[in-house]
Amino acid sequence: MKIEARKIQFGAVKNVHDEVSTLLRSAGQRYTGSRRAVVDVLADEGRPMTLPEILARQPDLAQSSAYRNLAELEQAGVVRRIITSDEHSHFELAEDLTGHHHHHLICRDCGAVTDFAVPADLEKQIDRSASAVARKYGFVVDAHRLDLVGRCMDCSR
Amino acid sequence: MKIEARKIQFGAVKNVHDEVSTLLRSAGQRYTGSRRAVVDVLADEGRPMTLPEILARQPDLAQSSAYRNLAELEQAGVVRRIITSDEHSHFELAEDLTGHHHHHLICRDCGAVTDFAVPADLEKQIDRSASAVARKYGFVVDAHRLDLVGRCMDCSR
DNA sequence: TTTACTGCAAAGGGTTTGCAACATG
DNA sequence: CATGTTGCAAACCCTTTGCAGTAAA
Repeated sequence: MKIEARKIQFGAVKNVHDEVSTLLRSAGQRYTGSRRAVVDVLADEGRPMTLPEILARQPDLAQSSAYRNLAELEQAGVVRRIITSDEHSHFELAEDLTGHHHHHLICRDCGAVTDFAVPADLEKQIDRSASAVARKYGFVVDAHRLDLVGRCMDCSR
Repeated sequence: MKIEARKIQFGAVKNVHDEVSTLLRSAGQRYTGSRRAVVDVLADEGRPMTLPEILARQPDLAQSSAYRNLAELEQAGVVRRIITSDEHSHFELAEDLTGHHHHHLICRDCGAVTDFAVPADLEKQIDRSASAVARKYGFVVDAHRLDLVGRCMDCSR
């Protein structure tokens, strides 16, 4: 595995690595070069990416390792996996790391996933409804997901 | 293909068949016994089901036919496919047929999908935000999806 | 009687896994 | 050095597809 060093675009990236390192370590795992590379790409792009997209940025990373790393990172709460169709999953840094709670625009034609946010009061209302539903069904809610499905700008014209 | 007749629990089921028949016909397709069987199971259960669950109710239906039927029915707007994980998809009757707009509780342990509804004013707020986002991103919104992810009653104890 | 549909079995395709070699702490 | 990690290739598993036979309009 030969991973290229990567420009740090945002000062925050260093902190991300520190956080990830802590999270992995406390899960009894190592923050290796290839894991760092995966986190780098996701932090750098700042958008949900498929595995082929990730590999395109880190061609020396083995596919299986990338999947295994993403699985570990997901377990550790570093990465979030988004399954929207029967094609590739998308992966992004967990909201706890980026500090940005958001939702997804999902293009039904090309499968692209884009982040967006809604007003805080709508989030609050959603969480309130979630609590009510959880009580009613005896369901323990970890998170809510609000997606908009449709056609992205490129696919709608 | 030998499909058992199925008790009609709700008077509405007959109307569903009529609607489905019309929808399929206008798409140049036939409402065959096996398609009727699939619709029957979904209407009867009234919840998102996986293919194995559907086949358990209609053991004489070939797996490939069931998948093909579900794909056709989805195209015709009769069935909605829900992809929540990398395991089985879930299928349910489209909201246009049941008349009940709703959302999903998704159990991260067992994968079960359960329907629920939220107050109309929350739906309205979501749609309003959706319009705003769509304008901003040049995205054409077909539908919104609000899911609650967590653990179902069985899996949380 | 024409064309769509079905069933079987085989292929697809994203993801996971076994295993031997290799890094990391 | 003891264990977690990597890379390769093969296995997995849900889903789709090719094809010959069948049934719907």
